Amino acid sequence: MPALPLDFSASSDIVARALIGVTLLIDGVGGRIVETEAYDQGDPASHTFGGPTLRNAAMFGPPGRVYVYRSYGIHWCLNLVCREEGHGAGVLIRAIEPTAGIERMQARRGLEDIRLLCSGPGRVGQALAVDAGFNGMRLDRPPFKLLGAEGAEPAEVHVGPRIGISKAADVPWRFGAAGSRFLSRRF
DNA sequence: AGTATGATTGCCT
DNA sequence: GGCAATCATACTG
Repeated sequence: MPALPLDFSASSDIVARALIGVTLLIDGVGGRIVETEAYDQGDPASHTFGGPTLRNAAMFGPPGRVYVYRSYGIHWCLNLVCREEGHGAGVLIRAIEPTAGIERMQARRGLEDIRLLCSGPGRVGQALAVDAGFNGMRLDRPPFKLLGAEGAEPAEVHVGPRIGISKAADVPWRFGAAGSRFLSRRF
């Protein structure tokens, strides 16, 4: 089976930073990751802060897999599990620069504007057709495909506080490709 | 078994 | 800028 272009056993902030520029595809649809956020157990903003539950079980599983959760009862958000098994760490995929399967993403989102297809975690979920069925799936097997940045690394990666959280809102665990027009928000 | 709460988005003023 | 939509999960009693 194909090796992942990234070591997911590293800590979530390291993985979140390294994911910027990496291409993520689900069933051949997706693009280049331009924005991520790191979460970890012991982090009051993380779903794993209170220890293992039914919902967050995937994040306590082995690294290199997927954790999917329902946000505000409306959106599906995609996370990549990292660190050692049992740790409860992961990276939220917040924005992608669309490069593959753009027509399918436009159909799923009901929009044409490329800039609005994947610029936000809920938008990424809808554009890539993520749902609860992906929870716990391995990233090194279909339908997932992860391709190393291979020279497509951004010249600079911005770092800042995470978005939409009420606790530990000052921790600088949001990462983004500098100058990208596909970020969910400016840094 | 009932209630409170979001790692958000899109539409309205 | 403000707020409603919408529901699975977690927490309370």
